[in-house]
Amino acid sequence: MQIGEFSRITGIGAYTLRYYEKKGLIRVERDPGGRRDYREADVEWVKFIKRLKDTGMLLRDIKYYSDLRYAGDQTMPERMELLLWHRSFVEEQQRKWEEYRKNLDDKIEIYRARGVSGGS
Amino acid sequence: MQIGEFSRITGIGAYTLRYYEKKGLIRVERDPGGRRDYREADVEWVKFIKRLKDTGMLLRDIKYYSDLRYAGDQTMPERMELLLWHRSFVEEQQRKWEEYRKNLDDKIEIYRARGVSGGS
DNA sequence: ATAGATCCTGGACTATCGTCGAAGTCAAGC
DNA sequence: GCTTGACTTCGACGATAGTCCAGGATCTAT
Repeated sequence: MQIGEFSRITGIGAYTLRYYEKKGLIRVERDPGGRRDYREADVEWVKFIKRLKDTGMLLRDIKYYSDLRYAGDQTMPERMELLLWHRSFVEEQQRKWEEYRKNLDDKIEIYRARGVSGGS
Repeated sequence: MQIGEFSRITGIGAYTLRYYEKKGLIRVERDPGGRRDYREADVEWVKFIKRLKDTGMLLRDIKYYSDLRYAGDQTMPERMELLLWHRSFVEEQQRKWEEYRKNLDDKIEIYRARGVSGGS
């Protein structure tokens, strides 16, 4: 499939897709006319990239995972390790947000105690 | 207190503190020699800024809150509203991270089911 | 064969958030 | 008085992650 359709399906702009390829995150074959020819399997892959990005992973780190993935099955232990490391990062973020929510609630409570209502 | 001490106390670099002032996030008086003279109360304020930043608020939005704060007590309802809005944002983030953690666990489980151990 | 849509590459531009350097100022200690 | 160190301003530079444009190629439908 071409970049336009792929972009619509994944929700990632064509400019960005080309940028990701340039950065080495995605590898795409070309059709005889020289155009990018995305596979069905690439959809899941870029959606995974999107999630990694959404959780604050830098493109350079995603590229590291990507390189392992394209290197084949024998890199699975390393990928697993990276995922475990990332999970601990995610848990760390969850703790951070939870603490922040509490902090914010305290602040809101202070306003409320002063009689501030907050409705516009 | 001067910028050096203030920087050490808050853990924010002097370059960054000047940048925040330039952006209008912090307002600081000058001593007779023209140097920044931070007050004790500014410590809590920049720590709050730090937390807003840590939770993904853009400097421009922090400036909006800052402007309200410097405008005086009558802006408390607006600040309250902003905090409530931000809390819902934080809750949204918490849902996102939770969902992502699950997703990651599924992925890890797939590796595990394939016998990949993940230890280096 | 030609129009119109879609795609190609390379490089320029943008936004956000700093980070730093140059040249000059100011206060304290010797 | 002079050195030292911390400070001042302003503007340049850098990383990260896109976003876009020009000029040309290619595909599809008529």
